[in-house]
Amino acid sequence: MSSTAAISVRKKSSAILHRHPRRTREEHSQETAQDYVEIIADLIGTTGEARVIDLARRLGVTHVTVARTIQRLQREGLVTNRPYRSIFLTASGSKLSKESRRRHEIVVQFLESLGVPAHVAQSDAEGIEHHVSTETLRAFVQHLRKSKRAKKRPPP
Amino acid sequence: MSSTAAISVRKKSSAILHRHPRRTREEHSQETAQDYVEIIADLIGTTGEARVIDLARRLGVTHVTVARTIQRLQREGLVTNRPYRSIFLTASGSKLSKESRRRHEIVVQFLESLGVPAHVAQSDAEGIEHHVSTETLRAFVQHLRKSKRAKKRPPP
DNA sequence: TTAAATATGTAGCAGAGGCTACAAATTCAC
DNA sequence: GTGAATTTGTAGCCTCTGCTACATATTTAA
Repeated sequence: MSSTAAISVRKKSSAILHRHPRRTREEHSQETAQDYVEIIADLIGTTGEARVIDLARRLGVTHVTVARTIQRLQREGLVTNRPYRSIFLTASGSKLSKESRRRHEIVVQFLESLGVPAHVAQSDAEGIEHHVSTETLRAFVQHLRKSKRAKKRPPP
Repeated sequence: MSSTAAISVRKKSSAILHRHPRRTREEHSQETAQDYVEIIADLIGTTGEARVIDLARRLGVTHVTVARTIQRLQREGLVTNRPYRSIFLTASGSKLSKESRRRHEIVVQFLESLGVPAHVAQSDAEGIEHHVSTETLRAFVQHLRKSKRAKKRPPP
């Protein structure tokens, strides 16, 4: 076959939508970090301390996985942990846990305000909270305020 | 120190909330699969074919990463791909792409209906769509219907 | 037609996050 | 205090998703 009468009409088509900034691995591990500090804060609040085994049970993974992740979080300055001792949050870890907690609560309440059953809202929020921008979070808060107002003062 | 007067009061504290079913690695790779088939369908629709390089540009990763992932998707029966040829969706890949597309559209429209700017809605939807259960998706659709009705017939 | 540009493939490395198996430390109960 | 149970650590394996460097195939343009 002649090369000019090629079958494939391979267009160049470089710049189309390009809508993905692509959440990279760093974003993934940042999500993990948030989950961890959130749970650690919760454990300290409810049981007095956070142990590797507790995290493992919460997360449904083995203690080995948790231990390795805790090492990483320690490298990143979010937690402190000495061998055979419990886990503590650093100042920045504590800050992150509070932010994550707030974000989580807002997402849960927002979903519930839409009529999503509580347990589903909880579980969906786990995943959603890491992908909600500040703009969207603000929109959630506004919607929450509106629906609370509507509840207090039913339409005449 | 005597062993009875222990300092640490290590409680047992096994079963607390346990709210994480924990999105495992499979879920992660399922998200990747959805992103890929969605983009492949879009590329085929807009440019006529899907090439590794196009996917790489869309995703902001190298062609090597894409090529390896395409191999996996081929193993999983979602796409077909021969060396130096373009990528096609199988029946199940096409089905998945349509479902993902629908889900994506709903999330975007829902966010926009809350007043989130279009580009933010697009970008947030990328992440959120993978974590929305069918219940929550249904709630989104209902809310959309309601807000569309409200727009057509403004309150007296 | 042939050379350059582009696209694809392959080899090999890294980090995150899974696992099992086994060793060692700590805590608990007697 | 001592032994059993529990917790933590270590070694070593896996997959997925990133990368660079380099080789090869295909397209494109002169």
